[in-house]
Amino acid sequence: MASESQQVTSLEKFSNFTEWFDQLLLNAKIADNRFPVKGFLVYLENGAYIMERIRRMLEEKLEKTGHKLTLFPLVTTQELFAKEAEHIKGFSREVFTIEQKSEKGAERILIVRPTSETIMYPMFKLWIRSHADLPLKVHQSVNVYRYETKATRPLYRVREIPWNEAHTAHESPSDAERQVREAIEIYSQVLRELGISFLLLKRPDFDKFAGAVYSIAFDSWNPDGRVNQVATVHNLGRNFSKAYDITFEKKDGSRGYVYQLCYGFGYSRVLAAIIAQHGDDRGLVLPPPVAPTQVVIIPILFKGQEKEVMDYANKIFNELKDKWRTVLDDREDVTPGEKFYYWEMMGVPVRIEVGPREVIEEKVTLTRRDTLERTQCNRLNVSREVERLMESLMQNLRERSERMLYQLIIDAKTMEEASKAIDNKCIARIAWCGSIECAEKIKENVGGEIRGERYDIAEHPDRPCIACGQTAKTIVYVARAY
RNA sequence: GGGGCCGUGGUCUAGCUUGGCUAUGACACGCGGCUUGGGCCCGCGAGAUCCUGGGUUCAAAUCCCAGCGGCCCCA
Repeated sequence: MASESQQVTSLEKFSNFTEWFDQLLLNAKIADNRFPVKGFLVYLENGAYIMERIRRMLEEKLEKTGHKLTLFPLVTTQELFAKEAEHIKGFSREVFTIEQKSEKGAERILIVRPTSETIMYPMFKLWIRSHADLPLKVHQSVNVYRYETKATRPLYRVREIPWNEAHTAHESPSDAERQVREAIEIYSQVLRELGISFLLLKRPDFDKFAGAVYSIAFDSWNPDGRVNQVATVHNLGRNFSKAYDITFEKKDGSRGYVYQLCYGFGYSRVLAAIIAQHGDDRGLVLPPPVAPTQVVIIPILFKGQEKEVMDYANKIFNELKDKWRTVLDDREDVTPGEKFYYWEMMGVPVRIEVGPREVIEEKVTLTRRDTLERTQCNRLNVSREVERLMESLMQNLRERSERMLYQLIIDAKTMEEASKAIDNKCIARIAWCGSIECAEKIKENVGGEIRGERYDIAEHPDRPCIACGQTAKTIVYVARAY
């Protein structure tokens, strides 16, 4: 019997995250981790579909703000790769290489991109001649490759990384600053439309991108307490333009190096965040904009009344199919109950049941995936009701996720408190003097890393550094990370 | 970078300690029937390089070594 009072729980994902997540990947057709090369993943129909939807959402916003779509090569040379000193230091140990042999036996090594600065910027040097060529804003959605030395995890930490990277060049530091804010706004909007909540953090100097002046990161929360860096925005200053000699003629006739930014948005990690933040013990809970199936119609068939019910279900299907990605599950050998569980696993936002009762009453029964709340509405209102449910569900996902984020943040005044917070799978907020010594002490004693200070709001320390007791410079967030 | 645990049909698993029979069961899958308001039931069927390679042995899923892959902990 259907019980209206059943609870939607997500105990499993909090108590046993890895197992919950890994099973869901395969069961909900997100990804298959059985491909025999470590860190390389097969994306299944739902995973690939969702990432594709995310890609379109992001690219639409990038293109509206003047980013031009480009596609750059997969490889760079050792010489180009080595031009910026900090950059090569940061990436040299985790690049894949290709040995290339000419017919005459000459050999050279090509570097497979771990990110595309060293591939794009030699071209920027050719393209940029005067201030009229600026700002230059390009983007591409491609895979990059990093030979991770740490343990890999599906979607979170892979060696083949699907992402979008944008690269821009500007006349002045203030133009570059303005671009930082635009990039943050674009990424924030996409994440908001997916209901993902995150901390916007300025990374401490020791953890910034190799070659950047500073780095801003989007850390989304995860049920196991490890934050998930879904996107980053780096202000590169003139570090790369000097290394790659990217100069332009200014309005006054003098020459100068351009100011640059690069920013990246990790599709597989955003997919992971959707699964991890919204999912529950029954499976996926998908935000409508990315759900492969948005509405599923389950006909309840009884012997002798199949035709009436199927005709009715088809009528509903035809009313919805142009507006929503709708599936009429007319499999005859599967019971309705089994279909309910199946489509809940797949995260379909709205389910519609129609049986003999609905036919007689000219009604439909609707169930929303996030709360499993059941309602009925008149057949003629079904389109409007579905719309209303989608909006309400999306809003609930967003609010519920944000509530969880703030629930996970624990103000810690001592190392013990911070350590306890990390042990409890939370994020500690602490005061820090800014020294590397204290950062290391914190990492060692607390069990989490300093992820940075808030970039979106100013937080002033009202207490001394948690490690040394001296005057604190900033409030920072400490967490374990992927 | 260091340490620990693990690998058996698609999935989960028994068997491994103490080497020996046709490698166990459930789920999923295919066919037929029955059923359908929350994972129904019955019958039949197919599906295995016991991760890979080497070693020990009359005999290896089982013991030893190496590799690959997965999970966890520490730096």
